[in-house]
Amino acid sequence: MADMQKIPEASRRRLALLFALLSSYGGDKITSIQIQRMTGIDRALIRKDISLAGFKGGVSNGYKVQDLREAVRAALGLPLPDQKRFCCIAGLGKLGAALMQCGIFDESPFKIVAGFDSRVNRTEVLSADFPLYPAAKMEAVIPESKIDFAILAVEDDQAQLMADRLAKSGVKGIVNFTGQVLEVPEGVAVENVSPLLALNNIVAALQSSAS
Amino acid sequence: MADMQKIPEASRRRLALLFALLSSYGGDKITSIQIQRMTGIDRALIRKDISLAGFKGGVSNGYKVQDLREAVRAALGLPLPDQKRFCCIAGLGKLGAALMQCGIFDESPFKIVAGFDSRVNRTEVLSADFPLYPAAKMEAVIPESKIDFAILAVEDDQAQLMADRLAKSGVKGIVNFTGQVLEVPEGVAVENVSPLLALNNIVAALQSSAS
DNA sequence: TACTGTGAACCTATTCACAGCA
DNA sequence: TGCTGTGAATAGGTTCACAGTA
Repeated sequence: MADMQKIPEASRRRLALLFALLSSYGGDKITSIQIQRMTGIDRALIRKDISLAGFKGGVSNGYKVQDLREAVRAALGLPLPDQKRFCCIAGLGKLGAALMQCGIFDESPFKIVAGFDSRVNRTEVLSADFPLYPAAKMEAVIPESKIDFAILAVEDDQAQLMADRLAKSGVKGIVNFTGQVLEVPEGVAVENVSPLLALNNIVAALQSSAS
Repeated sequence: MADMQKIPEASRRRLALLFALLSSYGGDKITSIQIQRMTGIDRALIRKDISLAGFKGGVSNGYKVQDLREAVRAALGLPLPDQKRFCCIAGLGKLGAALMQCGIFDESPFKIVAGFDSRVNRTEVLSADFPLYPAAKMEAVIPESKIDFAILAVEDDQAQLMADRLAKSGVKGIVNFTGQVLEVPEGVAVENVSPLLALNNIVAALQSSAS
């Protein structure tokens, strides 16, 4: 946190991808050429990113995977596995319920500690290994449980309202599964993972490469 | 398709977001300042993007929402609602099953027409309003059903294998819900929507804005 | 030899600033 | 007046090319 230079946005996103890649990479060493093959990112740019992350440990035959992974983690300010960051799920419909049950953050520092839904019967019918609350309790539970992040999986027409309440309750980041574009206060980050937006991005990308 | 200039990647992504915003916007007119408020994107940049999309219909008191939306759609090469594009879901675990049941592409040109899982009991136990197949049928069903896009929701350790088979079967775009970074052939686009990657991106973004 | 690390060149994207217009 | 549209200025990102190294 202290040594952090400003890593530009574009580099940050590539480094986060690299971190994911390294986390599941089954080898001891890796070169920029191998990373290029796996990610499609130019190898010179990969080396620049790694250099931006402050890692100088590459030797002439590649990077040591564990060292590189740790350097990237530190440069991005990602928590260690034992520095738990608490999350909640807002919206326990089909998608929200599935996300809460399918162990999406297993083996990561993120931990889901609460679920919310405005329909009381959802919170009563479902079960999880963390408590489920009616949405009315959000403003109380979120600060109390030190929840910093939320997964938003409500219906589109409730999305902005819920985002407002999450932000007001102190949530600092929202993973947005809805199709709604969220307006949030400064200091709150949104990452859009709507499948429809993703597909539209894919279609647009394919069009423009097919000239 | 014919008139398409190369819209740069960054602009394309913002325009796709703008398209989503306009699709649910409940007004007749909109200005670049309002769009800035809702998306956080600088208003001058929004006007540049719109201009890049080839739309010159703005009058002194804003853009007509329907016209702008249609222009953005056309510029990105997105299909009209009646030009259906066929998709499949690969992986019918909790998440895949939820995605298939929760009407994620309702009111969009995308239509899910098949589901695949390597576990026969998943394809037999679940039901949907489209057929479910054992993964062994992928190579036959995908070309036959003219499937262009896939939602990948298998376990991480099967992700690369399934991506290979999807690409070999002719799929041109993959919405990747797994934590695995996918290596795909040229001409295949991947959009990563892993919740863990999304959260890591959020944490990294928050760090670097808190200097 | 096969890689990393990096300055310099190049290219792309963003912001500024203002003319034009309803 | 309050907006759009856009050339010019600036900032930022990417690629090149090569010295340095195990």
